[in-house]
Amino acid sequence: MAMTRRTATETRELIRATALRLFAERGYDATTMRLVAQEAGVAVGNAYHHVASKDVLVQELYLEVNRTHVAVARERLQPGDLGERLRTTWHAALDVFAPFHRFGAESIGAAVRPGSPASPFSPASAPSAELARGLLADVVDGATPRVPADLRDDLVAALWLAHLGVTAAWVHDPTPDARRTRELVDAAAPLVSRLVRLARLPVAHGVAGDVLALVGRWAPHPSGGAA
Amino acid sequence: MAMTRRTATETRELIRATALRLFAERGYDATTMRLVAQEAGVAVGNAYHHVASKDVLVQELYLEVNRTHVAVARERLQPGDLGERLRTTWHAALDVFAPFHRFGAESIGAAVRPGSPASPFSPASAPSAELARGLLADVVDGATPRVPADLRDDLVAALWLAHLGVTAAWVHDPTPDARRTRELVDAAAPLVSRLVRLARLPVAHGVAGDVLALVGRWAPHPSGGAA
DNA sequence: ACGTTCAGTTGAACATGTTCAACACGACAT
DNA sequence: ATGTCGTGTTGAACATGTTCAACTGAACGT
Repeated sequence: MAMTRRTATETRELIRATALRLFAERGYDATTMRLVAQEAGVAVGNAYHHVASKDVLVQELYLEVNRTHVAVARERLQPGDLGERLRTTWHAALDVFAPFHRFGAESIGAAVRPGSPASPFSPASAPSAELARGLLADVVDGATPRVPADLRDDLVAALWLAHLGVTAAWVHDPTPDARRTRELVDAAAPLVSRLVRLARLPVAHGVAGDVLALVGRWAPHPSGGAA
Repeated sequence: MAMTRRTATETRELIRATALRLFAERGYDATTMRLVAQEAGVAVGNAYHHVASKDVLVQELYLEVNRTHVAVARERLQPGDLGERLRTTWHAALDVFAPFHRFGAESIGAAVRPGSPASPFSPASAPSAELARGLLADVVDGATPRVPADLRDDLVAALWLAHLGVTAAWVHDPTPDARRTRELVDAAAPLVSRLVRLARLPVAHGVAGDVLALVGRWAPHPSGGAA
């Protein structure tokens, strides 16, 4: 009697929300597509009609986590030393990632396969990557000591790679509360600051520029910067 | 009448060889465990009795490829500049990897999942990693300019990470003959040389040591070095 | 001879990501 | 009313990695 049909967007959102909830509750492996469909009250085939693959749902989760990270980091960031700002940013990431550690360990595998939409370099994860790069650009721009203008873009690209590195370390980190990774961040962040300072000296500026240019050619640049 | 049974090692080797052949012929996805079993003339269950999982077979392939790489690189290496030696080493890697590009793109996904034995950091791939680190240690030790002794171990660890980076770039590189990755290598190798030279200056030695120490704490060291 | 043992072997069965041909039903023209 | 159309939906079917209980046969003690 009542209309049983839904609009495509509604169903898709229903599936997405269900999947994200289940991911958080039970991890990647235990979140079966059949379970997602059942919990969402749709047929398996229907889920696949609206969502291309399980990878896409992972992707949606990454995006949501990234959004939260950016929000939390922006709230905590204070003007000042670049190293300190990086430290804040990365600790914020670890705080936001925390509930998904089990998930990360289980699913990151799918996230690095080149064809897959979950690879950080793939076009499908461009939104997530762009979010992170935008945040890092702000971190750099609002920091003292001032970063040499000619290095700025490439530095942001390099920091994004470093961010991926921190994430990778976190995934492999079995210590409680990611203590090891936090130590890494605490040691690495001030080092970045020192390296930037070093890059202003004439002896080092050339090499620094070349290193960053190389990295920049291989990692995507932030497109917009801050709003 | 004749004995149909085989020793465990024989069967295992048969399965291993068949799998490696099929991997090279048809890539990762097309090499089904059922196909491996069939081509090896055993039952599926038997294959699993001798080989824990498909990942393990991938691992065996990695090991074989690594062995070849080390051999080829050792043959080509000439005494001289560190950058040039790195260039030789990495180009050798790309040459050896070449036939498996399709394979790499298909299977690397499984190679980065932390639990999986295929992760470069996992104990299961320690032999492969050790092989590569040993080679890089030789590259460093036989190079001029002489690398400061206190940096040597950590530098090798860092170069191993760089080697993983080169591999990752190669996996994602769609250009013919991995041209893009070769450009990366051609640019990165001399930079390493310059950085090492820079690290001898008093202004930079401190930071360089700290950076390498940080990397060294996070990447495994070579255990033995050259024979 | 006969039973026991045990390494090696078998194939069916299971779980899961994914595909597909068919179905349901509201809207809309006639 | 009736037929047509298209979006949303269904569940069975498929491929594949993996598991498991049962089987085989050679070796060996008695």
